[in-house]
Amino acid sequence: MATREEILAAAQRHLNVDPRASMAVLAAAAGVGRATLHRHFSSRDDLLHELGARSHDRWEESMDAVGVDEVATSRDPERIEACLRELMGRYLADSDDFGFALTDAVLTSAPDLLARSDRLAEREVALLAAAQEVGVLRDDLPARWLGHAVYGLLVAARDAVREGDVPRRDLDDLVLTTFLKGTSA
Amino acid sequence: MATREEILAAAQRHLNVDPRASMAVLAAAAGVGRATLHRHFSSRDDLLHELGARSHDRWEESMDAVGVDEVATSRDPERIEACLRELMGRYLADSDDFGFALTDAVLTSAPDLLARSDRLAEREVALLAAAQEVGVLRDDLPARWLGHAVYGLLVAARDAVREGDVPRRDLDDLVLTTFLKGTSA
DNA sequence: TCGACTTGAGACATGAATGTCTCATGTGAG
DNA sequence: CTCACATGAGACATTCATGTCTCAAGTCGA
Repeated sequence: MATREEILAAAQRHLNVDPRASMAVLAAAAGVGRATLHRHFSSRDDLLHELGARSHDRWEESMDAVGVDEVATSRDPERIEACLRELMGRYLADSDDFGFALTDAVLTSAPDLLARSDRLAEREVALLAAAQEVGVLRDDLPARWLGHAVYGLLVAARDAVREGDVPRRDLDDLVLTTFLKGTSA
Repeated sequence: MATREEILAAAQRHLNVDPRASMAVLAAAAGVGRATLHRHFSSRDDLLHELGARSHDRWEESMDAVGVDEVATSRDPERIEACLRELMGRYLADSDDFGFALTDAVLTSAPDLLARSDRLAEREVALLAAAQEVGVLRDDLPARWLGHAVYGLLVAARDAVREGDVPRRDLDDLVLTTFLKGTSA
């Protein structure tokens, strides 16, 4: 009946609402028996790990899609800026699906996911650093800080929408302009 | 031996490192028997709740200290801007002690804490809105979004320091300039 | 139709954390 | 010194999620 993919999708959806849902709850959410859930994922960690891997897949796909590495070495200000903008939009789209992953403890403790996260962040930081070198971004801030700032704004965006303070459709512009231009008049 | 205050302080310190520490661990961290911990706090929720209340106290104290309400109604651009800057510095100092509270699930589910959080956020948003009205902050962004952005940057700051990407002493300037001026060159 | 396979329901054992309770010990006030 | 009191250690009972297992029912293909 329910394929592994459908189960994962249901779990993903549900975890975005209740990040601490038990296996029983996740099974119910997927319309599947608890035993069946365990047939697909030997443990809860296993399931979370799989979802974590997929969120990293999305992160990587987003960076690949905009050609982060190539653009970073292009030294073309316009391409770099366009790349940054597109990347942010993709991140926001990704966080619609994987918002829970932004702050989930399990995902930030698995060593392999951590290692991968580091590698991906490194690619992102390379783009940010390149943006600084060609004058797209201020170069008086550590590139790694810029990475953290992006992340922080994603968390802010997720929460703002969750709490109904901002409509989803406004998010892209809101986050981008806040990140790039700040909030000063 | 260990007073209630000392226990709370130890728990606070420890939860900043391991937000999911058990009562047994927290008791050990406070150098106190598990039974004694329970004599002070009937349940883990009780302890967390107390810490949550204190983090709200700090938030409130910070806003009181800079006179948020009075400044917000002053319509004096310079005072408002100075107030914003000072407030951000205080928030960062607060998050040194209560960083874990920024994202802890227990604290964001207790109804009374939530209600209080709403009230405090409202005062903060009033200041942000005032800043917009007198031309200190851009008025093309929802004031509530500005509040979320502040929060997101606090999370970013906490993580950046945790991961060693930014020295603590640089945080104040980093966060402030990122928030106000953004990252564009 | 038959048979191999999958599924959901549920029983079961386990482990972790919680909260309660008792008791021997140690300390401080009088 | 002595007594009242708080403490730490630890035994217990309970709860909850987990992971395993079995079994009856259903499905799909031969």
